[in-house]
Amino acid sequence: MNIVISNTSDKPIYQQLFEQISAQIIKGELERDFCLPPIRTVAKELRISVITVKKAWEELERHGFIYTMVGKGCFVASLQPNELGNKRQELAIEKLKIDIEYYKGLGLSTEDLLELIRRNYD
Amino acid sequence: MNIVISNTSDKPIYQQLFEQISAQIIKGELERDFCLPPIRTVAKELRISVITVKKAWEELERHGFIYTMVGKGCFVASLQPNELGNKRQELAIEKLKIDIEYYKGLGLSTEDLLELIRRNYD
Amino acid sequence: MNIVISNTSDKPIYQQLFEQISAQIIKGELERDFCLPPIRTVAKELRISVITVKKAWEELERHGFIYTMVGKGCFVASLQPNELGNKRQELAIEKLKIDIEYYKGLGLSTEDLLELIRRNYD
Amino acid sequence: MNIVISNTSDKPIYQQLFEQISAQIIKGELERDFCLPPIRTVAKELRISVITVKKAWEELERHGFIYTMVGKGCFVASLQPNELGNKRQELAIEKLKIDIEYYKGLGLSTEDLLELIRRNYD
DNA sequence: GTGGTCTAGACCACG
DNA sequence: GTGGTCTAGACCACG
Repeated sequence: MNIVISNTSDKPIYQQLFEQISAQIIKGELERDFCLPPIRTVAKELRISVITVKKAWEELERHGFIYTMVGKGCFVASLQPNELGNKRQELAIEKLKIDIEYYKGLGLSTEDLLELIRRNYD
Repeated sequence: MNIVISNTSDKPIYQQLFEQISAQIIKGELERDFCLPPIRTVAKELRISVITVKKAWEELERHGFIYTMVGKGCFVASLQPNELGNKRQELAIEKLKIDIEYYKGLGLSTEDLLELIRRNYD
Repeated sequence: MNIVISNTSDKPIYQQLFEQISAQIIKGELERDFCLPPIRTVAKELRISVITVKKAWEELERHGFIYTMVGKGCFVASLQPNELGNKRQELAIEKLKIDIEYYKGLGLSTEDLLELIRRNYD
Repeated sequence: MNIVISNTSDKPIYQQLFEQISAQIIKGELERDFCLPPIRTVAKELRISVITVKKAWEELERHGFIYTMVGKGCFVASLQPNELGNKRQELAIEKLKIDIEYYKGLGLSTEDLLELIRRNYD
């Protein structure tokens, strides 16, 4: 589990945590039933508050990425490979719908947008 | 000049103003040297705070979309057609760089992303 | 808006808040677009923490009972009468499914259960 | 004696133990004076802590379902058939009183509630 | 030792 | 003045 927190970003810390961990689960870098470190340990290592970690964990659980066993810890959910793919698309499309509105609003056609992405994906 | 404000959106109102007006300028719907209505009028019509309108106008001026003549009002900048195209790309790319980071983080390849956009652009 | 908090109950405070307010909305005691008091005011009056109130409000928003306008306050959602009925059933059934498992486990038949309820509903 | 433990349920494990064993006694599936297996055996088989089993056993004894003979083990209490029926009602009513408060709070009438149960009892 | 809940503060963006 | 986020503590149930 590899987390990098940016304090200068305008993205809330709990959101950064959620995005990075969910991405690692989706990419299979965290195996099913892997036990996440205790929230207090994560908090201490990242030098953030326990409550911030808790908030991210709650969001992960609500999206079905992890499950909690009180007194034991939090674990990566047992998702089938195709479920992982679905989660990936779900998250991507959720954001895409909002983003596309913006680009459309600027007057970009589908082709304009596709071309810009090709040139900026690196 | 046509503005629609959503109070329930999580996008700040001044940001909504900025995006809609800059888009109209870029698309040529607002002609160069067009005199924007007084901020107090805009505020009253949209039932929002003058401070909010002022903030949006400042943002527009900072991006070179409008210029202020003290005591006379705010006017659409005199941009050449190619400059308008540049602005459009500038704004699009500015956001695109951030967005692409997210989709990359999810593990989407360029092709995955292009395909998703084709299917969701409507 | 009428809230009574029990500190001795084993039900979390935020859960008590959620149940009481959602019930009042479902029963039409709080009209649509009614502006809830600021969370800090609620916290002070009930002598509980702002964060506890916040947690209840988040749960209410997630269930579609209220919507937030940052900087303005939180408002009762505009639900149609039939939507209110649906919410009521939703919440009831959600709990009923768990409760019935328990009574079944004890060996009570449907009729046993119905009879017990008739005798204990008051 | 047949026990199934769910680690992901939000119901405490000792509570699950208590409910399942008391239900089996009430339904006559465990005969009077039947000797329960040693708590260490139960703990090992269910892969849970001895402390947890002990807690469930204490709860069973407090409710009069089992009795302990120090050094010999724990035994199913000698309950008359009518006493078993009473225990069943006792447990059911204890929970029912709390549950009914919730459904009442939602604005459900007795008839609404009875109807919902008929439709959801399976 | 683990997560669950709660407190009493703080600073911020937005309006 | 409003909600959004965050902190550094505390006590609790469960195991």
